[in-house]
Amino acid sequence: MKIASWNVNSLKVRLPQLTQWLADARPEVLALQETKLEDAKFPVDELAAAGYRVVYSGQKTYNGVAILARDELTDVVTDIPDLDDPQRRILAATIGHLRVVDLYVVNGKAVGDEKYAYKLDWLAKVREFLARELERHPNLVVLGDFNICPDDRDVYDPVAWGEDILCSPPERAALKAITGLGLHDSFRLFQSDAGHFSWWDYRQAAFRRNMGLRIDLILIGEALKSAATAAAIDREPRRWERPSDHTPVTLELDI
DNA sequence: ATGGTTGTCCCACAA
Repeated sequence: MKIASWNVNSLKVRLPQLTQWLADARPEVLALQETKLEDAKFPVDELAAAGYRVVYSGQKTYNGVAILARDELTDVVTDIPDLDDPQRRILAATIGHLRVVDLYVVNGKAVGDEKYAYKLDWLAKVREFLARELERHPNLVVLGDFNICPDDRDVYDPVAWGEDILCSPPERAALKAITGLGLHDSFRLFQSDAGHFSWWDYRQAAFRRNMGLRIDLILIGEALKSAATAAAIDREPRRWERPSDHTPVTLELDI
């Protein structure tokens, strides 16, 4: 089965690209970020017509997460116990034997900004939530827009980027604390080269010049590691008309 | 350092 994550940067604008990609890639599960839609405006019928059930936690203008699946989604969580947060950034659901947690990690704006402090606090509390999820659900998948480059291979120009936002040591340490729970960056189980990216800035023809970052990740629990058979980044939708600045990332699981 | 682009919403703000 194929599992995927895609930051669509407005589902209202990107619905045609989404339905096209679903028809092409046919994932069993797809986690979306930055839907930017109130729940009342979520395109339930359009996605049902495409063959998908949906759960979502949205808000107007900013943030918003959703999970699409061919099978039933149960045990849905939209908030974590120790984080009283109006921003809609986390969504968990059980699909068959899998527990899926969709994350839209805080961007943080700049190192030292108040949004950066919020990011690090958010990540610490999410880590605690994931530790508890992993106890209850060994078959855990944590995927989404992490807004952190795991290491320098995931940055087009690591020297120029330095320790700026998305690459600062505290952010990378926060990600390491999460993977340290026993969650593997599935892409790196199959590909160790630098230069594979999931996001390119809209400006400066960054996609054409492959000036990107790999910030969209699919983490899997130890119990799922032997079931993983392939991981990829599908750059095709980034070439389409009116693309998101992110492109889908995928993982094949033999379960 | 600044600016470049896109999305949302009405004018900056977020990314």
